[in-house]
Amino acid sequence: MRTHAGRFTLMVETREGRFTAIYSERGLRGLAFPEGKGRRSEARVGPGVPREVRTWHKLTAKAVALVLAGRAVRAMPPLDMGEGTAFQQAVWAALTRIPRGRTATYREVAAAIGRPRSARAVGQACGANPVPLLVPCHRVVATGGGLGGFSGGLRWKQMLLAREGAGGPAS
DNA sequence: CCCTAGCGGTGCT
DNA sequence: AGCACCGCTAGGG
Repeated sequence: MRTHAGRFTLMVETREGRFTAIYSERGLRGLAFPEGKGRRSEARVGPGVPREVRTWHKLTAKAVALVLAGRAVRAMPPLDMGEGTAFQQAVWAALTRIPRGRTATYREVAAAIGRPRSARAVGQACGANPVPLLVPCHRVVATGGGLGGFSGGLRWKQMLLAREGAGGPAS
């Protein structure tokens, strides 16, 4: 079978910077935080992009804006997270069940997927989450009031939690 | 605050 | 099979 027949990279402009969204033919496959200062100007949605992907991208852009504003996300694009292991899939699915404005500890997420001693592995799986923000790994914190880690940088995690009103450890 | 030991999943050799 | 990573936790200075 053909490997990844289609792959499209589109940008999401926000006041906080430019996010990068990657799509397969099945849906949103990755979302990357803004990198260093605005480098080259980026691919805009051009004629090579299927209508379906454009539709998904609109949903992505809207969802990103809402999460950054700490507001409820109404609609999500389909997610293509099929690359993960069974354990990772279980963790990512559990993340989507953490309500906005609330947090769960790594330990609680581990328990929720039936692996109560795998808190550390949960952290690793969170770090491997290809679609941060929309799959809210920022809502997972350490036992005992610590923030835990965040692949996109702890500043982001802190900001996201503050904006959605989660009584963050340090807030 | 620090340090240490124990833990489980993943990826590389 | 072994081993060295890790967004962790619990316990003890």
